[in-house]
Amino acid sequence: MEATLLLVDDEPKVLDVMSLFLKGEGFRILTARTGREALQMTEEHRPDLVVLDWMLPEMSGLEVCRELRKSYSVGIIMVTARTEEADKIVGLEVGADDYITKPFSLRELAARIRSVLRRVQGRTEEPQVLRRGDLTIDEAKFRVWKGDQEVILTPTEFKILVTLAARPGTVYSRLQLLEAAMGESYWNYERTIDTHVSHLRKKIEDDPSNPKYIQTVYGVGYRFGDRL
Amino acid sequence: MEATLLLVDDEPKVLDVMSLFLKGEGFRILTARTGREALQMTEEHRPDLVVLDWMLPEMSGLEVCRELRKSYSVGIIMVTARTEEADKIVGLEVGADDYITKPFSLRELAARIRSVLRRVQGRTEEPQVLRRGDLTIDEAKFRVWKGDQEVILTPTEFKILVTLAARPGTVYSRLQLLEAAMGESYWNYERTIDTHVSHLRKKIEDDPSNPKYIQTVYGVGYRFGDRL
DNA sequence: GAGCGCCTTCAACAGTTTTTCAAAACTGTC
DNA sequence: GACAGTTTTGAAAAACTGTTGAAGGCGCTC
Repeated sequence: MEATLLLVDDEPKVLDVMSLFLKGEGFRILTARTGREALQMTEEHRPDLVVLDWMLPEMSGLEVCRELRKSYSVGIIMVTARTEEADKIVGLEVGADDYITKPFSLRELAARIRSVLRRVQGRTEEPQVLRRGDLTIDEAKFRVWKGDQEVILTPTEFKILVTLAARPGTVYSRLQLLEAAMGESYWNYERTIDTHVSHLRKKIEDDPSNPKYIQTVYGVGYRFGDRL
Repeated sequence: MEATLLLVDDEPKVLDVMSLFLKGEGFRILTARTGREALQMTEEHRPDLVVLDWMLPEMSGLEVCRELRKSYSVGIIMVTARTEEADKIVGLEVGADDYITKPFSLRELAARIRSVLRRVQGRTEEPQVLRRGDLTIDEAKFRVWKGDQEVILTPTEFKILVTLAARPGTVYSRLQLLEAAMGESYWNYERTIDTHVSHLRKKIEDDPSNPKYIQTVYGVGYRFGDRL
């Protein structure tokens, strides 16, 4: 659920600073230095949102914006140094989703990016309550009950459980579970999952050595039992 | 169920562009160029929401906003030219429902208008007094009692409390709470929330180190206890 | 308009909880 | 039985939270 951003600016230094910060905020980052490159990158990688400098060599940000709007439903944030009224009006007509004027703080940029992404992506599906056997898993409340007894899970345990319980019977590899639990930028030892599963079983299974909820598929991964 | 908007700006061109677009989005549109005119139009036509430029001749947007708040329960979106002014507005308890900085996109404006309308229209229906355990929270009066003892909260503390108490059990991330407390364009340090929560707990919890109202969910955020 | 006080932000630090990792013990498969 | 994959354990590392105090902004009062 990590969003991909395309940053477009002709100054390498600006790109560097923005990339670094936004990566730290959990976004996947692409960069381009010219309008042409921006269009090409958009075609190839389909980012969720483009941060577009107004002043670009060759093709102005304005033109790039128009082009993007023609062919893609990507979010666009224009970065501009000018504040004159004329620009505002033109800007309004071009169809960017938001504007930000230099100088701006990186935090503000991140905030606006999130705000536009929310709007562009529309509402995410509502979290629900899963019932599996005598387990109740409430995604919105981040809570789990076994019968009427609440079970306290750590964030990672919770995510693994939700992932598995969402599709009983489906086998997930350790890599898939790692991704589900940590996001895609995991760099971890796959076997860490084993440890989490072990802890989970202790908390939710009647008999952890003979699990009915989280079952091992030898040589493949884990699955949530579908006969409870 | 078409909503009526009153657009207030001293520049005819801006009014034109906005009117055109917003009509296309299905709103009924009124316009005014001065604060005085805005107040008069409001009195006569009772719009659902006013989009108010900060910089107006004669009477500033700020004053107009205060006047509107005195007599009407209309939604208000302030339009400001600079981020510094936006800061001010947040700091000030002006009473606008949202604010947007120039240059902005028409899409964003429309999105915010809808969002404010949703909120404003709910304003009359929703019960305004929340009772949770021995807490009484009066949203309309901005006051909170613990038992029959009034608790004095700051504006930010109050908004955080209301957000959490509105849905006991639901977990909110720090980002969501920031948003709820400061509006959509916040760009602050997430952990500022921790400080507010710490202050809140000192004021409303019997035992702040073992909170029953505002509970922390490790790695996720905070929630309002649902077993009081 | 200077001084005061309240509110908010933010960095630093300590204390806590969670996650990772490696080793050893164990189990399943052929 | 040999081999490969899995479970458990405990300790170190990392991540997260609570709290404090300082700094800055703003309104209010005198």
